[in-house]
Amino acid sequence: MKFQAVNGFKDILPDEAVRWRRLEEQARAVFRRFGLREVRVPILESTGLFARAIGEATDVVEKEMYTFADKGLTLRPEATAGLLRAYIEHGLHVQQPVQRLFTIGPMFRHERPQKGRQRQFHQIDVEIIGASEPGIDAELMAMAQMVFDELGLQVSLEINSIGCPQCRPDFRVKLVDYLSSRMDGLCEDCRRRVSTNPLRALDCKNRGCRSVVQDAPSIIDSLCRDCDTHFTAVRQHLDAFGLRYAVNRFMVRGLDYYTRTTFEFTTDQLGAQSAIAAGGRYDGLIEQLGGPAKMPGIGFGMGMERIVLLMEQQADTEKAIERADLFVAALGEQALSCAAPLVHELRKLGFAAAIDYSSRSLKAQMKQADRVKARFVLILGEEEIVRHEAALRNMDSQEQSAFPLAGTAAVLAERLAGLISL
RNA sequence: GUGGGCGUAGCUCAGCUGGUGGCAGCACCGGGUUGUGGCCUCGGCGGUCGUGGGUUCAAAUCCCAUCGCUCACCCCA
Repeated sequence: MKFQAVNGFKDILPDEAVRWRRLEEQARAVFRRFGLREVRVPILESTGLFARAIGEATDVVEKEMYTFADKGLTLRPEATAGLLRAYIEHGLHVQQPVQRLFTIGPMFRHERPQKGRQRQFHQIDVEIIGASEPGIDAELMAMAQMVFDELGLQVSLEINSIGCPQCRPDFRVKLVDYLSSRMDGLCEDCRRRVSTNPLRALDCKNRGCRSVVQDAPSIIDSLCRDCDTHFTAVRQHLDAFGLRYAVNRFMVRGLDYYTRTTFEFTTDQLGAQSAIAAGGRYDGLIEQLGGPAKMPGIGFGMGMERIVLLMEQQADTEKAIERADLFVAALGEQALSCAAPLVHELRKLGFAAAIDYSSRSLKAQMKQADRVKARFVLILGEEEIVRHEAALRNMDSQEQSAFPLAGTAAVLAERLAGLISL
């Protein structure tokens, strides 16, 4: 019986973990400049929270959640709901009128896995709660762009406004009217959508649907005065920040809670999965979840798997190298009993020191030293023990010098430290 | 949930129309260098050919089933 990882769940092995760490560190570095603070929330929440936040009728809630039915609990399919729950539960709005938060971690959705889509996937999730000004929207996008820029990734930004509860219903009626008159040009799915979720027809990939939709009424033309003003201001801010973007009036969102600004960072280099970060404003959501009335918010999620895939195939040529500072090649019992405590002392001093306890041939140990990319090797054999003098080899320059074995392990370590930290 | 492709060594893969599993590459171990890495060279370790059934004198190869992986649809980060 051989066990293997569950379908859609992936191991991230050391070589790849290096890339993941770089992504996280880069994001954290940028977030700090924008005043974001980290929160860590559970990955398990009440099923009702997600149903309420994401929307009962969405695909995510309807068929993609990992739910423990008997316990009424669900593994989070996205991060915003849980984060807002924590915000509300702990009354964070009292501490500070505007909260800028981020969290990093796994999400779970029971979909069929494919390139760039796993059942356990990871997101870097950002939320700015308590501010409705358009400058906030633009700043959030500028921040995401900065993360991509500093990772050396080429991405495109698309934005749209999907209105608010004031203006969207009117648009919806207009759109349904239009689509109903062009039913024969729509695919089977979209015909169904006309009654269930007409906005979704706007971003259908089907050819026929696309041409029908080209002439459909535009949400942007149907925005109410406030939404229109907001959207215009967002664009002005984006221009002021020097961000390149395109308005995509066909972009809609899969989760019900979005209002006004929505945006996506996309790439064409990931097969079918083009969105690597996406989000938008959700001005009614916090109140809907039992939080303070009229509390606005906006946020986005970055798909870490997808970004890591991009890092693999873009620019990212030079690998981060993890080098050992020193490898001690010990030959024989006596040498080992001298080498082991020495390595221990070096590690206490903060050095990455390695040792091979197997007492293999010097050649084999040198090979091992090379594999861990040791900068120095201390050769400690029987001869050296007798002479009280080991050999210290610089692996890059191939220079070798004598290292007197006088004193305790701690004393030797101090002296070695001086020699190898140059 | 639907459709396509693929399962041969730890990894990447040859193996055509059935006839004993590959001097295959990478990795790993060892020799050449009786105590000095990378490069080279020689050798070695390593496989229930995903699993079960069928056809056949003979199946990695053909047929059926099943499991797994993968890509795409749907949807989404």
